[in-house]
Amino acid sequence: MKVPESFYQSGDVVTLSAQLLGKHLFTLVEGELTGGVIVETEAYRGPEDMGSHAFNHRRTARNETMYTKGGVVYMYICYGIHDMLNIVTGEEGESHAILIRAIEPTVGLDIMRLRRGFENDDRRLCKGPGALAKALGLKKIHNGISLQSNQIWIEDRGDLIAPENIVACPRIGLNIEEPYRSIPWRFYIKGNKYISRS
DNA sequence: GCGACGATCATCT
DNA sequence: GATGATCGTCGCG
Repeated sequence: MKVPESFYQSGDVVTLSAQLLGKHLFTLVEGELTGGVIVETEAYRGPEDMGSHAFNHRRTARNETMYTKGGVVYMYICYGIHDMLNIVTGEEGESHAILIRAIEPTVGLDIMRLRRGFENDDRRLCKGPGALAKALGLKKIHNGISLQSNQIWIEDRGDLIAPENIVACPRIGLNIEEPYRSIPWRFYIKGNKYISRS
């Protein structure tokens, strides 16, 4: 059921970003199972991508995990507040990663409502990378964990998304120069109600 | 439903 | 010392 390690290590990070749509992401944190369908992703293609933490072969304590083999989790903190979930792809020594921006929650809704602090708006539960990580109980301490572990993993349940239902557009929130400012490396499922924005 | 804005701190210069 | 791969709230109408 788990997507095998080989999936994350073969193929281009941009292609893999689109292929993650429709797959199921789960976490088991503090004994609580939560998860849902991946509906929005962004590709970060180090080292040539100006939007990537690994741009120009930058390698620091923070982004060290980006250089490990594909199939592990890269977590970092943004704006001092929000934990971000990324999937490392490629071979050892490469530095590609996929930001998970939104999931459609399907499992552990009560726990996610509790973690998020409200219970009357499920559409917002996992809407945006910071919100999603919080709902899933993910923090920076999960940096470097394998997707073959029992804390976080991805399953392919055969829900293929037709190409015409995948939207590719520029990534969100990057204050960088062209062409990377506008390159269409954000992917989401057309018409889905759980994406961070249209 | 939407735009503006402040929160808040790890990380890098 | 400056800067975010963001979010929730507020004011509007």
